[in-house]
Amino acid sequence: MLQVAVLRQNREWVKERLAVKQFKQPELVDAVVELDDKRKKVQALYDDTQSKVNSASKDIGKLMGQGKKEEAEALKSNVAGWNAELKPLKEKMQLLEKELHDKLVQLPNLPGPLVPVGKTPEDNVVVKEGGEKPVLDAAAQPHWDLAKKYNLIDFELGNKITGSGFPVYINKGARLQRALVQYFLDFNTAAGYTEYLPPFMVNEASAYATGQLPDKEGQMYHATEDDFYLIPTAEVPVTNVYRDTILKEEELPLKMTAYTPCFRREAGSYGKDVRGLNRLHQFEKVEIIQIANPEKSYEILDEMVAHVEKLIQSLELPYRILRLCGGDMGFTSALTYDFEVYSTAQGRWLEVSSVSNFEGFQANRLKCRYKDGSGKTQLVHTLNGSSLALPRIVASLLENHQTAEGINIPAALVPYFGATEIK
RNA sequence: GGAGAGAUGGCAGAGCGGUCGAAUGCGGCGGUCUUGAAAACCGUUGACUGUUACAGGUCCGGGGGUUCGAAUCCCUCUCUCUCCGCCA
Repeated sequence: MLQVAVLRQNREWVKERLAVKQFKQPELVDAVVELDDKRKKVQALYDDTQSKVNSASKDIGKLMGQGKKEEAEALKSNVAGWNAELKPLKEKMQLLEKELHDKLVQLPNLPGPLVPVGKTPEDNVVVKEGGEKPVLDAAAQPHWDLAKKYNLIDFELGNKITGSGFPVYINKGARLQRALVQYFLDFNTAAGYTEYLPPFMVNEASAYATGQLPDKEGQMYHATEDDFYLIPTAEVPVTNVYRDTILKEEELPLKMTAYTPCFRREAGSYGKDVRGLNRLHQFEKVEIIQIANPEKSYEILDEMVAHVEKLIQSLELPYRILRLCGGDMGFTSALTYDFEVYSTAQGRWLEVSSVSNFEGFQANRLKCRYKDGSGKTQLVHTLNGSSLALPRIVASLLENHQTAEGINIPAALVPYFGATEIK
């Protein structure tokens, strides 16, 4: 959520920035500021009247103590009058606040200066390409066939147990999942991230604080009996560790990592996008999260991008890094880099990580602040990224490292997987 | 699932319906003392809103009510803890 003060200071600039994000309702910015003006006026009047009530009430107390009943009674009738005025003022104030809030939450985060202008994924900028695309022979297979051939993943079994998008990993396939999770976590903790194992369901307050509610209500599974949401990413529970917190400047940056399964309803997806491991309702992911001093957050974003890149390189996969254009970015992000690995047999790029700086947008809802050098309380910046999401990594590993004899396991993973290949 | 207790400042923990944003202790910060540190002593130490700055307003789990006045009384919701039952 953006800060009203920011809108107030730079209305036109805010609208320009929102336009980069392809936001179509710049009038909301004006509406918010105007509602805030109104709110302030009503509030001032309310506070004034309340002040009179407060001091009169104190006087009544004193008069009663002195036994001056008639004077006290006179004051009481004054207060009754003021109280009658307060009631509609309060209602008006609450109405204005609600209206303001409803509009404010519709405004996406402002894109940073590096964000390319554009509408669709085609407008994203490839900032780097690395690794080597293997040349596969004609008999090479897509990962869903390889998964079947080596009995790694059973999609149909998942259909029976739960439904589509809930694959069952078996034998070496299950082992590979475990190896990847363990490897990723070790890689992250070695870089100074503190490991967490958070709840996989969160309450409404947490989902709201990181921006899943109300924006993406339909994307999460909702356990209505207890009003819990299954997490769509570890970002939700882990970022909420620091909800309603005022940190000391020297505590920053806070670096956290967590493995969790992720649950996404993915309503409306279909076709080749959901084939095999491309898009699932439940998948494994290791996430990295940082809470940072605003002055350092872009440095940190670069650091996180470099970190994820090293991890992908260690898996010996062809990859590229994209800087997302305004139209393709997430609602809460100020700058996002996507990592894609190449799915050679499918001939397409698959997103495996998305590293973003949210600046103060999440922190504002989280109420996560820090005290700066001068003792002022300010919003922190939050950042996160996948490090990494498993299914598409697995898809790419299987496809790119396949040979006629089997599937080669990259050296970095061998100690975790316990073998150099899958046969 | 059954029975009971509770929710107050970073933590612990007081708080007759008015003088309570809230005692006290711990912690934090500043200082005195000290070669330095510890101890001791002195001072200071919540958030939000608002104003050029003062002032003012709000917040004692959430919401509602009684009252001139509520942390204190009533209703309600949520959560936590203890005991019993069940159970990985």
